[in-house]
Amino acid sequence: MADGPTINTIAERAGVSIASVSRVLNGLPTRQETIRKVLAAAEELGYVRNAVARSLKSRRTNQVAFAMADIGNPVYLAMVRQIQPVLKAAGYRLVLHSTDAIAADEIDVLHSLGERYVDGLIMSPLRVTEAHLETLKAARAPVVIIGSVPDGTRVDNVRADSRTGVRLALDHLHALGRRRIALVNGPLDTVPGASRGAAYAEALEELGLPYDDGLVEIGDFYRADGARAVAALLARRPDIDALMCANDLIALGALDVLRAAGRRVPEDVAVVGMDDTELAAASYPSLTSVSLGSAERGKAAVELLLDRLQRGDREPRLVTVPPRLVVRASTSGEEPALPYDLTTNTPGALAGAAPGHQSSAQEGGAG
Amino acid sequence: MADGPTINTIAERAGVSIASVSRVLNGLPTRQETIRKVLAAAEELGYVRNAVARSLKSRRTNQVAFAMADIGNPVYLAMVRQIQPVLKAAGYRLVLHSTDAIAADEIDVLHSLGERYVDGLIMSPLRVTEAHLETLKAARAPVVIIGSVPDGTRVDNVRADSRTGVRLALDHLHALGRRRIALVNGPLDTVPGASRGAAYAEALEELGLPYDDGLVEIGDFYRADGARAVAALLARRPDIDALMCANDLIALGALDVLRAAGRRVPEDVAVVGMDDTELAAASYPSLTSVSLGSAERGKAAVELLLDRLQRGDREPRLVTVPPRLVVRASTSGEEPALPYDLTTNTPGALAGAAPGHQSSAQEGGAG
DNA sequence: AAGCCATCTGTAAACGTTTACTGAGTTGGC
DNA sequence: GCCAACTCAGTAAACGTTTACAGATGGCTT
Repeated sequence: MADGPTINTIAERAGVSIASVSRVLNGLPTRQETIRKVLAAAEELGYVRNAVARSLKSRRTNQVAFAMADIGNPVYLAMVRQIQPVLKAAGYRLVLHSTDAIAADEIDVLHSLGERYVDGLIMSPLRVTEAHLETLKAARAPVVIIGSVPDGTRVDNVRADSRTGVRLALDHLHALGRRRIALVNGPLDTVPGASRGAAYAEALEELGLPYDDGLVEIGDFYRADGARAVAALLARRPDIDALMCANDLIALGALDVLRAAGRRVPEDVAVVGMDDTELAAASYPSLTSVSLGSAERGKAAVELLLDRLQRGDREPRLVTVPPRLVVRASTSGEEPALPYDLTTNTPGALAGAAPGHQSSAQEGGAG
Repeated sequence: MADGPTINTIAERAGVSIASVSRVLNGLPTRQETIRKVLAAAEELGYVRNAVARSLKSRRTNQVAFAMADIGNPVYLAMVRQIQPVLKAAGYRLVLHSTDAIAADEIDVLHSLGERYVDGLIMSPLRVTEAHLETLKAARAPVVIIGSVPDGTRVDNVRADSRTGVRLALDHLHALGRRRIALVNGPLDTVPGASRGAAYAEALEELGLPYDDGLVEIGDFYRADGARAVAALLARRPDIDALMCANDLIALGALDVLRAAGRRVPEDVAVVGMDDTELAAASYPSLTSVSLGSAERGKAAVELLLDRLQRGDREPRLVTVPPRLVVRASTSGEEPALPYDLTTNTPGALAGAAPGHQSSAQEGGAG
């Protein structure tokens, strides 16, 4: 792995100055003969432009960072899936940070923008503290925040609307005749937990249903927490006829416990999840879920960022992505039609002619 | 966003030379008084060290890239989940590339190592062509390949053993008394497709079962392909009693179609998936699946890479991760015990005292 | 034929660090 | 009290680019 060639090496080889080499490589007007010599030399030497030196001089890295709480969370992954191709098309690389929802880590990331290893940042913090806002104000590169931020904060911002989302779900359950609707929520000191709790209370009121503390159970956002919470709920209020779950994982835990308890879904208890992750369509019964538009939020965020990288001076914008209720069997009782046509068999499939993008696994026979 | 301070600014402010500033910031021996002055100035100015300039001089970026075929694929995500924290702990940032399994893109990534924007690369190519190997040989930074690579290739390599994996699955099905075991495979020109096809044929032979072309169906690696393939299989061979699916998504499609056709799983047809993604545990019936150890492979890869970054001269290593059969209801008929204890309700959960790491969703009430 | 202009190329500085080298000042040995 | 040795700090070069500026060359115009 000997040291690679630089423009100096090329300049020598081609018998020109490094300025000429640079000009040719950047497509600036140059005499044909010079272009030919430089390109020939570069080709022979297998020259590749050093991105670090280039960044130092040009003050751009063509890298963008995305910081999320948990890299294993399907919600963030839906965002990454949108963000990556857009960045790639615009000539940027994607740097990933997983902060484990630790505020100090998030602030570190903001602070490290001063290192100038990226041109911009998309961040999705779980909680937004004063310290976040302070650091944000002093950030040395454009930032887009996915999630709520106090009004008046001068930053590009993309929000979901889980208030309306919860409302959609409760309206749906109410229309189905459900009247004892429990809430299985996550921790109240997280942004989603707090707002979903409040939205639940509000929606009940508007529907003319009484708010009952006994119908609310709080745990963390995982499947096991959902299972535990629902077991407790069933013991306390055996007559519940619907469950509003603060995310899909909680809802899956709920399905586990309901099945074990012999309750039919949705006949006895209807279940609604939230986030509409791919798990919702995979479960059985398939899960009605409120999509908060993770994909759309990711897309909006990256677009805001790219736009700002072009025009750093424009006013900050706020984009709110509307929620959408995706009805499946856990409330309707009917499995949705399979999302594909069985009659059309892939032509030539037996010949192995499939175009073969994405396969689901890497591997290697042991030999 | 005015230009940030540099060591020059600090040097002026502190009344010392830039060399002293650099020494202080790097912890090299310096007089107390100087240290104090420099740190004070740095603090006041909110100095953050420029990573690009530092990289240029030191010839290391503290970045590592991971290139995968498809960022949406749970198999790669399982790897990323392992890789990211290890890198972070070692002081490296993670750069993600999604190549859409396009060979040219993969080769581009290898080639771009010459830009020196990362110190090393972990790559998981779907197909390995001559061109890959050529470029690999000339790569300007350490590379670890996840997936098969021809014997003798001088590169750190992590492999799954899908051959043994398929074997485990077929042994299991055979032991359950199944004799007409179909294969739903992916494209034969991918590494996984090819080797799973071969392993299926081999395993049948060792089990003394006849190989029958009519029992093999090929599509792509998605749920819809699985559904289509199984519909065709059922039409052609109504008497099949087991399905070996080349990945979990295909298996989910299979479950859809079997259910629609009124076949009971596993009584009439047993189903085995592959990769043991989180979808396998979420489906109903839950899916027996062959784990190829994606997480372990990710971990092994990043460890190989970090090791090589320390000692560039050591011999290339090969790590093979053994497969594991995870038996669930789609073959055994019994839902596995819930992986959590329902009796222990989270203490204090109602008080919202949960530590609240990872929540499943970002959001923001519309106001 | 002189002067001008256009076109191209080379020189050198700059981006923000790290670090080899040198020299100044201090300490200590004898 | 002189010289050696040591400690610390400053100067300057280097990392590999881009680019402002100036110089060179040649073709036109007049």
